Amino acid sequence: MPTIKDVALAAGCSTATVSRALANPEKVSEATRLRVASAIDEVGYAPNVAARNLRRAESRTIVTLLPDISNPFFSEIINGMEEVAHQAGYQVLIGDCERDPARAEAYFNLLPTNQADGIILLTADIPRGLVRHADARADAPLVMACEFFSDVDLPTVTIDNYQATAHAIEYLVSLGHARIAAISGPVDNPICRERTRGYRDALTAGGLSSSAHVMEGDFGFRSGYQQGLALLDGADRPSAIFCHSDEMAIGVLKAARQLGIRVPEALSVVGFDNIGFSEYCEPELTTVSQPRHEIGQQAMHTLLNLLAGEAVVRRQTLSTQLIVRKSTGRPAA
Amino acid sequence: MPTIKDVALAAGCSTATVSRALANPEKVSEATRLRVASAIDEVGYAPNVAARNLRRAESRTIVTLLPDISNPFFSEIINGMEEVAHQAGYQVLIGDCERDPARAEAYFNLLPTNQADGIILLTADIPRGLVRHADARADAPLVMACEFFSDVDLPTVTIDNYQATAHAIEYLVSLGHARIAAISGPVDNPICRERTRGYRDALTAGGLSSSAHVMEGDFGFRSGYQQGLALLDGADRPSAIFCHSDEMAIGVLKAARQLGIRVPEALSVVGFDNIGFSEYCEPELTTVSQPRHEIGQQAMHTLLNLLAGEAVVRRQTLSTQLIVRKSTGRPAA
DNA sequence: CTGAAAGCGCTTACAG
DNA sequence: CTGAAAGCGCTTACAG
Repeated sequence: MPTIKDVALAAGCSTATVSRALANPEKVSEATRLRVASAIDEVGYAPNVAARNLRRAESRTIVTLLPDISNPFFSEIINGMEEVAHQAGYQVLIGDCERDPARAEAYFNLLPTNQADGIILLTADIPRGLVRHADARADAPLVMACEFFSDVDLPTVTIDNYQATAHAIEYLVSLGHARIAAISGPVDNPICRERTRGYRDALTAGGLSSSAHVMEGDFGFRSGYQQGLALLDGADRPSAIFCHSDEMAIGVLKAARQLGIRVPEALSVVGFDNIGFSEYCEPELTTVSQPRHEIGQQAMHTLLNLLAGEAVVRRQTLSTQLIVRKSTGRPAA
Repeated sequence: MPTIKDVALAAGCSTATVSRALANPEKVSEATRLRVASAIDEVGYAPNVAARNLRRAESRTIVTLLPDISNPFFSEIINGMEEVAHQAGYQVLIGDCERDPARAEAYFNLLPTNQADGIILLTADIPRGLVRHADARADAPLVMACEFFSDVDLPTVTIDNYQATAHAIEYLVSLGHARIAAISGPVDNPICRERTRGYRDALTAGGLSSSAHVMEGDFGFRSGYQQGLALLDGADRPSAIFCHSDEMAIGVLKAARQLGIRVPEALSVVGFDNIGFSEYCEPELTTVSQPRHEIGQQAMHTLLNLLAGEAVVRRQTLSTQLIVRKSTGRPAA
């Protein structure tokens, strides 16, 4: 591979000048710039980024940690992050943690080894010690998106989970539902707690506090299906179920079908996230939409600003939207 | 950050010895190894990987290029790749190309700039010039998985698309279907051509060649829905539709529902890929399952072997399975 | 088994 | 506007 030396030779200048022509073209004369450009073409030069990174003590790589890459919820967030990152000359490394602390640790280890300049966490399911330790070093910024820690204070980009949930529940109450159950994500997850608070408060506000009934799931299809069966198989079943993810809501739809319970006639179901599939299930799902692309963009902007030493808003709250489709309606008389 | 010099100082040896203790512990005495180990702990040393990579002229990074990260089909393949890569000390950079040649080019550019050691392509939708150029340089290996090029000969890990499709069609024929349509992915995609060949040949073998009817989709929900409507809205509609992806099959399910056509009573639908969702749609989808995890593992193994200068099998064909669920049945009498 | 030294390919004060 | 030189943090023949 040709190096910067070859270019300097071909252009009849020093390597310093070639380097400047590339990084600070305004510091180089027009004529030199042109000679360097054609020399680069001539020898087929591409800068060795490892060498540049070593010299500049940066990697231009941002890691984003996900709980599960197979969840389509994250793809649009990643697109938003990449858009901003690429534009700033950074690349993003996607780290799938799969609830495995060893995996998370391996990704955090990219920081001290100079392979990553910062991390965006899309999950709170990370060993707290890792986060605290990395945060304390303070030479590599950490940003949280979608989720948050209750006990570590990182710059965060989220929606208002409390409000979004309360709004969905109010909608169900307004339809006339009096028995509204919920299937939560992991109950120790802070966003699930927020949602459950919103759920309870909205029920109370509607005079329905005694109907509160929360089951725990894990955001996946299967847990929605299983908890749906449990919820619907009993004697006095709910007339509506609010789920913390679309996948779980779709699992509930399957459970209802299996038990011969018609949606929305005999059961209303609300999901969360508005994944692509929510428009193609039967019936189409009413769900809470998060501005995923924007969450990704903002999170990356925040991280890059931190890297640039600029001040950032520590809590950004983006707005959600309740998308009413066909899985909700008035309860049977 | 402490460097190898700090460790050498603390251990009372040279940096060369520290380096060896890390990379080739067997070349260092027990006592030294121990002193180095505790010195590393003491000073909190983590090697600067950019420096190491520069020196070794490698990046220990493999890029994988996808057509669309939001398609859950790829996640299990990625898991397989990461498993093998991490074990060998490599990391995987996921490149979402989104049918944008500029994106693909940016990822290919990681090769000459020493940011990646090789690329695994999970899509054939890449400007041919890029691939040819990268392949010609021959210092960074390219491996193809799932798809393949008809005109560039890369080591490839695939299934037998012809056979898998023929088998699915034979199954529909054996059920008694005489009008079997298909919704293909992009028709210029080699795997879609293979599948269409398998489809036609199986129809011919069943004495049904005149029923062949192929519509073009793009693998996504929406195109399946639209082509499904087109196929089902006419006078003499098919009694079965074979789709090149589960998402399109699920789109067809929606189209049928909308037209009041019952599945499987009045229409049989077969998908391809066995994504998680195929078990949660209504009805559960009959589909062709690919060994996704294994495809990912094999593709990465192949690439790492190439990197190590070892000989590799240039075409690996893994087996598929027709998973019969509830979206297929005998046609109405 | 160990160390001195060169060098990987860049960038960047410094001097002119 | 340009160049000589130092140095980023490693690794690895080479010599002992």
